[in-house]
Amino acid sequence: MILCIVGPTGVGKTKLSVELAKRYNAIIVNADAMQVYKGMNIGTAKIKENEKENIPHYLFDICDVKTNFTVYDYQKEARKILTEFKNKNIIFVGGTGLYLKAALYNYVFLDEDRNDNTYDDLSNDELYKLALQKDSNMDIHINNRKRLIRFLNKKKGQEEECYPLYKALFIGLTTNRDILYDRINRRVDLMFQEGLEEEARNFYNMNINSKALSTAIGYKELFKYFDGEISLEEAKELIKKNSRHYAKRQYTWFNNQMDVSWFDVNFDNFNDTIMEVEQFIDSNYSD
RNA sequence: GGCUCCAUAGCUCAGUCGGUAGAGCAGAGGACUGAAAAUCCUUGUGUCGCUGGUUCAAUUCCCGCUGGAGCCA
Repeated sequence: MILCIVGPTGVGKTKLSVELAKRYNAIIVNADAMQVYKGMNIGTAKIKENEKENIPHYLFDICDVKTNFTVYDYQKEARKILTEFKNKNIIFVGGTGLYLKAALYNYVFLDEDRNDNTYDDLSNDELYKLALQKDSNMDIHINNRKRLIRFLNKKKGQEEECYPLYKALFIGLTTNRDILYDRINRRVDLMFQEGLEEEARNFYNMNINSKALSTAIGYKELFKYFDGEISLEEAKELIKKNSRHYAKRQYTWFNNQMDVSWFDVNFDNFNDTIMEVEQFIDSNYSD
């Protein structure tokens, strides 16, 4: 069986994954875009060695921060694991919905589409017109430059209807917005206590400014602080705010792109939540 | 004690030469096929501090009150 534990940051996905893996003798596979990078630990809230409880964990720490790891790479790696462990129980955990969809649905990425023309000399307006010439049904917004460029780089225009290749159960953990935001804010403070600033400064001192570090929440803001653009306090507030925004976008994705069964987390008694989820899983695999 | 200024959306503030208001941020909703912790779109009714007066009409002008800031003593 394949389980996917999804939801916004800070609801306890990692904890649930370990409990379920023990119960179902499963392996755990990362579905988080930033936890694939080595050394980005505190800021990504990556599971610690001593929390893994001897459960095999895959796709964590698989590449260097300098690498440009993309959905395409994730799809390949995840499919390898799905093939290799097709007779085992697999639990995906993570908040990157697109990665899960790329792994489990018929998303098609072609090598020939990869040569990136950056279209630096064209304005948004010109890009938009070009895209419309390529396909008049194109509905990317004119301001979404990144996506217009990607669209223009595609050799083939048509995309197939999207359907699942694997039978997977999507389990979403949630809680009300106020509680979630409060947990996110507190968790950021905790990250600083655990040494987030040092972790980020190490990368900064090594002069690494990769895609991963310049997009990951918790690092990009601290880099601004190291550059003297903002104060430490401002960086901290920015990290909290960006995490809240991110959580909101995750809800939008999981609510609208996938068939997720949601469970309200009982933070005072997490065992209740575990039991509830287990009952749900058992009822889905009773046949 | 005297004088001046401020009081408008959760926050910071515009504004109305009198016809009951609008930005940024926060918040909310949405899109998503090679940067996805990314990128992008949509979304602003609030006793205009309180009380009274002038007026057809006051958040806007006037009296007073309350709270805050400053200057002079």
